[in-house]
Amino acid sequence: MRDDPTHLAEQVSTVLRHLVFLLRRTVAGQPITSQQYGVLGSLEHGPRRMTELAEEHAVQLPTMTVQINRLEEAGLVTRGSDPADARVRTVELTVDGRERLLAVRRARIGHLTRELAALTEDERATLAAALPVLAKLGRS
Amino acid sequence: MRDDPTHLAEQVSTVLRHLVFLLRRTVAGQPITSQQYGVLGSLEHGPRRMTELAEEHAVQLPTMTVQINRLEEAGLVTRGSDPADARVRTVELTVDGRERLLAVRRARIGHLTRELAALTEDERATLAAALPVLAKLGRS
DNA sequence: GCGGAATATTAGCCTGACTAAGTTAGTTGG
DNA sequence: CCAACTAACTTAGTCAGGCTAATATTCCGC
Repeated sequence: MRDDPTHLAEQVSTVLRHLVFLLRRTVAGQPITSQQYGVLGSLEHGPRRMTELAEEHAVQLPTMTVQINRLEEAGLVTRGSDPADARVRTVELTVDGRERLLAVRRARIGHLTRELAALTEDERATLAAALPVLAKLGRS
Repeated sequence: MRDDPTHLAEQVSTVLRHLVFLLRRTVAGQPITSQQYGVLGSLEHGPRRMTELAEEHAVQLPTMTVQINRLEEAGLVTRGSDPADARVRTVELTVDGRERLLAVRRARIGHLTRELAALTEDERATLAAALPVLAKLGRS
């Protein structure tokens, strides 16, 4: 019964709750919220339109509007317009925004890196093997 | 470099963000929020005091007060008093609360179970092996 | 060129987190 | 023994971040 789905589900559920917890604390005290960080990440490779951002973050458009408003006030992004379609607003990283994104990424990755470095090589290998499986969950 | 902590950290970070996402959606549409579910779970084995609950959920006391207020209004918990110390308020599951807890647990576990059942046996084994490692993260 | 579809924004509401301040009850020291 | 301190909660006020409904603007097909 070691691979019994129900039993496994209880364990996964417990571990995930623990990790959610961890993730929330990881970003505490940083200059932007985790949502804002996520949005900045979406802008890394060029301007995006509002609907794209909303879909990518599985959020309604009004919610994204508010997020972008805040990022714009903070000077991290700028709004533009699509020359081909005046209905479309584009959003783009400012120089400050790109710097902030990289700084936060370094901090976040650094945090996790330290925790992972404390594991044994075997444990890291086990973890690495499980990542594709975890990523698969929820795609159903 | 397959077990390079920095590289692994980036992947873990990405997968965790995905899973957080999944978790939030999993509970959507259920009769109580995931926070409320967590609190009910803490009460499963008997009455607890407010400070205990707040600490256990890493939340300030006022936040817990509000949560308990809602649960009490919903008839899922009752407040009592510690006969030995009149400053202390205790919180306890009602019969309804216990039923709700079990119902939600069944629903949540069921959801995950279905997703896990869709995996191969090998994938489940890989996942099971990684759980202890994941649980270890964040304990540092 | 008009009506319907697409794109955003604004407004209003909810949850859940926080801090600051207030209340009530125990504890301790002069 | 009572004044001051500490502990346990609650209340009030603020903020982020999510939602839906309503509104403006622009595009497109006929």
